[in-house]
Amino acid sequence: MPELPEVEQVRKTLLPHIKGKTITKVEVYLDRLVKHPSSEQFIKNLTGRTIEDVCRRGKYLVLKTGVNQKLIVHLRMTGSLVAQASDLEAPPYAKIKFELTDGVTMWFCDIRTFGTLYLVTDDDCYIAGYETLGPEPLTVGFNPEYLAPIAAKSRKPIKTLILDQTVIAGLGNIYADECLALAGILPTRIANTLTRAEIEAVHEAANKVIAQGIANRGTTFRDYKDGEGNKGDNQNHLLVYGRGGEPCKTCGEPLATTKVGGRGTTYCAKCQH
DNA sequence: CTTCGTTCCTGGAAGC
DNA sequence: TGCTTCCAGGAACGAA
Repeated sequence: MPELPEVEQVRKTLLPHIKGKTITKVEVYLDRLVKHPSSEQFIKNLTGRTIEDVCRRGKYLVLKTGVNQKLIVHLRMTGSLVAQASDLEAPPYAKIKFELTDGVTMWFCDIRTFGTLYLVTDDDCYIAGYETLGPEPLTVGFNPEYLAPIAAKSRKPIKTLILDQTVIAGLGNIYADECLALAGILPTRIANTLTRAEIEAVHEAANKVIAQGIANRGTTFRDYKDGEGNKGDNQNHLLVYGRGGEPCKTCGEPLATTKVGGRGTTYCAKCQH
């Protein structure tokens, strides 16, 4: 599922194919994916616009399509944005087609159709979840001094806390499990029981697993592909996610699985405390 | 206020 | 073999 490193990889691979190109035609095959405005207005207001830049905030892709207009896309579980030559046929599960100048077509595809798209202007459309995003990993705003008081006030499991996008923008189920494995902290630990040293370990581990995910061009478990349709490589470097029952890479004990906040969770009962 | 459960959706795996 | 059931999960939303 696309988390921060995957969305960043989509951004990077999409950028050279679509930046500076003009949207000549938009077709929406599944209206409910367009959350704002109506799909008719969405099509009308995007047609003729030029993609000035491709940015990312948390797990959201942000395409600047004018001084006061942005196309904001959340891929959720199985969404993808792929740029390819216009003479190629539609990829599987194509839901929205963006025809661009210079013979390029960008497709929004989605198997489970949880993805969401918004066309916003500065004074129109508040996206719940976007405005309230917390600091990004690997930025100065994300640091132990920021994280410690939040954890101290929370009675949630630490995994649930770091999955909260208002606390940290961009961690999903894969990188949350990886972060806690690297930090040596049990996912079920209640956030306010973590020591200062443990908070620092979580902070450092979050930065490391996100940086590694980006360096490995994202994690492809099943459906994730980047803006050029290629898979990532980080699935070959994971400590725990998807490895339940397999030996811990540190101690060799079989990795345990459980549910935390309704999410499948894998950890090492020997290495994580 | 915080925290928890439900909901959306499809394809693949597991179970009978 | 072939059918049915379950599960994966981000985040909005309603309920406690």
